[in-house]
Amino acid sequence: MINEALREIRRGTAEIIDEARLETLLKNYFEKGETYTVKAGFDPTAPDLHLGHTVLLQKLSVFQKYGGRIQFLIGDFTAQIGDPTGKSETRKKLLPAQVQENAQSYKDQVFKILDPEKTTVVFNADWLNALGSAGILELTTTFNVARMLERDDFDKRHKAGIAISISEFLYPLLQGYDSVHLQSDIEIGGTDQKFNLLMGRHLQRVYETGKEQAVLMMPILEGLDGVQKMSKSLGNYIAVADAPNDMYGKILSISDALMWRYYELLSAKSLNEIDELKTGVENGSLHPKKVKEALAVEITARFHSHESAEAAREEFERVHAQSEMPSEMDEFSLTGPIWVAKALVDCGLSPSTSQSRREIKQGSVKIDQNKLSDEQLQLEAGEYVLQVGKRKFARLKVTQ
RNA sequence: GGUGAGAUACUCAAGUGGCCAACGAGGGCAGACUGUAAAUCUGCUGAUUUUUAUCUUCGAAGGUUCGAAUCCUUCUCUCACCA
Repeated sequence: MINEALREIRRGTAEIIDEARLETLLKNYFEKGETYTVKAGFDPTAPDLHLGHTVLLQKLSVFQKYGGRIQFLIGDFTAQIGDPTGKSETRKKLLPAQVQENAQSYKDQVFKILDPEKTTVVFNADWLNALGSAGILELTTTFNVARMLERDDFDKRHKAGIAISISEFLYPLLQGYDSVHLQSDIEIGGTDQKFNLLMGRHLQRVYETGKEQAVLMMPILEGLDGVQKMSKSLGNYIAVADAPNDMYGKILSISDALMWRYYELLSAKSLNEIDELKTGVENGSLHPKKVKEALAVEITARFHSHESAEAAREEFERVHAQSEMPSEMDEFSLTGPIWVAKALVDCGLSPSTSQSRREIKQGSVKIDQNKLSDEQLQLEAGEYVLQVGKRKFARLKVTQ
């Protein structure tokens, strides 16, 4: 029993620090029914969760199965600094109302995976504001610049001559202090969070809390391109809030190699089941597309419903495999006669008439399934189905 | 505080008076092909029904010039070295 739990917890992890402590916590749960706390921090500036975030959530839900109480931390205070990880950009200060709104949006999305009964949502401004300048000052004495600069991205930026703001040094310290305040037993995060996660251990020791959190790091999920991490700013993401059709289509577009990665990190299928699928594909008894379809349906169903996932699959087959028209598309009504390039812009299929003309020249524009070659075409009154490329459609009604 | 270097399109990056709407790479979009929105190959990638044209754009504002991304002045920001 405990071994099975450990195996599920280890699945897909990049690194676990202090496994002994993890085992002790589980042992206490299985033998004495003692629960423990698992902390995970999220930034309130980006309430649009994507599948990359759900890797952590998936893992948190595993902990919930084995006695973990989740401390779902919303970093409303630290968001004022901005985690130095990755690109540095100046953050805008969020108004309390916005934070509340974003937090609510988090809850809506997160509880599709997590059990709300075993989750506590906390805001770090609650205790970090109370820390005061004396408290901050004390916090800064626990660490030094040389060690701070050991952090990989600080080091890179320092050497590359890219600005590092002093406030950014505070970020890891404050995140670590959260663990002190919350008395966390375990903290989980992405591998890019290693430095910050270890800071939690360091500060728990310095502040003599009597425990040092175990740290579990999940790998960063690759985005649709399979190379860069999934992120909204790179545009290679699948949002939790994506419509079923989009979500399904995006998952189906990933490469075969990446599919296995997604299986490991996102699927609720057991490791044994996944191994069977792999063997099937390798010996040719299973078509890779079928396996990918199964993944796409599973993930889509998780955030929507099984019915809408199945509907998305059928829709996809119809539109892409058999190149028929989608059953639903946006409808527009315009007064005519209207130049076709302009109509494409008005229907949101093209950003400018110049772009429309280029697309017509390339033969990517279709009207009622027929390729359009005359870029001067005026649309008279009537109903048309406009199409740009394979997947942008609009139904247009032209009135006199 | 001093000295020097730099800021070019979504990103990186070339361009040092007219051949510049601006090389190249990445990204994005499209076409062909395919089990797929994958891979590969090819084209396009500031705007505008003047399309062998016009207008806007090379950190900001002025200036020199027939003509400025390019020269000058001031400003803003970034970095490096020195203090």
